[in-house]
Amino acid sequence: MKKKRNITLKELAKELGFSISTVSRALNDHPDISSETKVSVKKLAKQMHYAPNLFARGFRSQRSHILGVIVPNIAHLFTSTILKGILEEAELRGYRVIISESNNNEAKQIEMLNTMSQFGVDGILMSLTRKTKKIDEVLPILNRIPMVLFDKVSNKVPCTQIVINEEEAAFNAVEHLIELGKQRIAIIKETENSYNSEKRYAGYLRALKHYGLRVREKIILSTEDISLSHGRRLTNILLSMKKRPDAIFAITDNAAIGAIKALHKFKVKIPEEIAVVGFSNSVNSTIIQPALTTVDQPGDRIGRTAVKFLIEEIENPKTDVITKTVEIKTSLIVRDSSLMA
Amino acid sequence: MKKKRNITLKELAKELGFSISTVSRALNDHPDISSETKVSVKKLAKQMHYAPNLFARGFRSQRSHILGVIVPNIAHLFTSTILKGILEEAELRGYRVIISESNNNEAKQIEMLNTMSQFGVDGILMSLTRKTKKIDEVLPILNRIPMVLFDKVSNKVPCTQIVINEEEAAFNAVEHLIELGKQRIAIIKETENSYNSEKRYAGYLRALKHYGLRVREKIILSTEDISLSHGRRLTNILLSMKKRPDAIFAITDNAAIGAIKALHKFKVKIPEEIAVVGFSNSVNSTIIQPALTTVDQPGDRIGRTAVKFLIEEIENPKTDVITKTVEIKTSLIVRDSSLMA
DNA sequence: CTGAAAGCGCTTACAG
DNA sequence: CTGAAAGCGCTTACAG
Repeated sequence: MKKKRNITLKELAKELGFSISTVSRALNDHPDISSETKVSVKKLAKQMHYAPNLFARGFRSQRSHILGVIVPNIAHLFTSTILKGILEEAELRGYRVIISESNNNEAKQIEMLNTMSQFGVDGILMSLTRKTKKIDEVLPILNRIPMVLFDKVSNKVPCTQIVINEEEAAFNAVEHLIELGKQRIAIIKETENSYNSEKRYAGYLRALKHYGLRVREKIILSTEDISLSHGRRLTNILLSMKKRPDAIFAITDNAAIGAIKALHKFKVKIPEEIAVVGFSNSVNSTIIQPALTTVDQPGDRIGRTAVKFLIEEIENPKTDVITKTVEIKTSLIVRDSSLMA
Repeated sequence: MKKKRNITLKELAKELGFSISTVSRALNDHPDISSETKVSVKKLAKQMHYAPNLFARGFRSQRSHILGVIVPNIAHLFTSTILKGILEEAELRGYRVIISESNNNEAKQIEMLNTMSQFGVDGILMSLTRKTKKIDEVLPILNRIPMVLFDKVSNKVPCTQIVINEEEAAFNAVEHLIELGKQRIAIIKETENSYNSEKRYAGYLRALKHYGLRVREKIILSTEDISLSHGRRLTNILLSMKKRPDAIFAITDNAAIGAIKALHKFKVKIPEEIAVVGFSNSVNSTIIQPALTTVDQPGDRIGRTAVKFLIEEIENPKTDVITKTVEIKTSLIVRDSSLMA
């Protein structure tokens, strides 16, 4: 009973007394075919539950209509929200999506890239591993398959890149704190030079400069792993200083939540004594007390935009290499952690 | 420069002076081929960066080595954790994974099922939409393609089902509250008869019965949408009662967190006056104050197990219909919301 | 308006 | 041990 074979064009043709060619053309609405023929062919096709073998079609036409997606870790709400956008947009345009994880492992990333290419995907959407050094191994793939990077990108890879307006978002967040009257604004960022961390830091610096505030090296803290526990740890350091900051801008929500937990412990009033701003608008940011002011990153729009640009490239191949960077707008969500009465 | 064609068997054969057949067999380690030939063929293949066209291979062998996955909503941490398990296990076994969403829409679910089948996936992994009534439309697919259900399942679909030990997990959670000395234990569950809600409710009832506690209809509350806000709403109702419950078992973490927020508002001491237990071990459960006691569901194990059973069925097709239910063990994580000194 | 035939890249039963 | 040939299901240039 299992694996009952699907109906093929051949069977339809036999049943109808037409040739395979005619049946194929009728189903594809080829202008040469008479409308009577089309009607009768389509009727029988429906009746017999004919469904074209997409594998054969893809094989024949050298177009799989599959997009390959590679992300560091799928089990992240932000990542899966991007994937949701990718799935929706791809489906709308008649593409299917194969997803795989690099697990933040660069060798695995290259391997997946090769498998995808070998498999015959029409294009690749990728978010890079945390540290992607060996760009040279990515480049040869680019010659064969259109690629678009999103979220974790690198301008060393010459292709379209979809990101959020990291720098501007950080500027706005810090500006918000300044408008609140805060003067000594600490930042918690990443040690390594990730694209995202760098940009957010740049936005922080620009805001201070723009409003004429001094840059105080002592309250610029970095950590390898920008997590809740490290957010807490660094905040403890800030609290032990003779002159405490009056606000903390953490470049991720998790670190900001760690900061809030540390502030709770020392009974520091939020936001009166120290205000806190995060980045991501994760679910957690609404659970923590006080609710966290943060930057909302529209994951689904990132995904949809990436798909749009990729399909554009697939369907209108250019011979020239185009490197454009598309910035998706974010918005600051002000909540109790920075809301002064 | 784009779309440089891949090397084919034909080109390898021409280069080597062998026939295509021989080259194919040499690369696949066919026993008939001399080892010298194999060595030289493989060497050239490597040198020329030959990669088999998986599309052609799949087409020819009628095996795509692709698994189709259909979930209601990918942008859910629990779902994406299951997907992570699926991806890892599938990759380990040489399968690729196509993911799509049903958006909790039954018509879409059928459509995706048909697309997957048409596309030629070797098997399907599915988590059902919230209300799946038209099982008859799912059944014909089962005749053509092996399928395994996970998480949101239905015993009306005759195939392997991977679930967690819902009933037992709920029993353990309630038992834990009883051991704490709680006597009036409220439950917040779903109105509609979802598989998960029913089982958890059954476990709740069994625990009460086992320990000789009365079942009090008034503190058994249901809601259509088992969310944070409804958890809060129902808890307000519980607090307005003349005789309040001394514990709340919410069948999801979100509802439990809503309960905690309502308790905070009315300054009810947790867990002394009212203890709270949730279900899922979501990230939020550690962010809320007090940290929430909850049931940990190992998503990745669910995913891995589902893949194992599916591939087993693909590779050893049975003519008989086998409906087995596999229960993945969960564990109760006790935290401050039910921790009495 | 319709059909016969080639071919996408591979595997495999058949022949030697 | 190796090769010529068929065929998976489809599309499409060529011919009529």
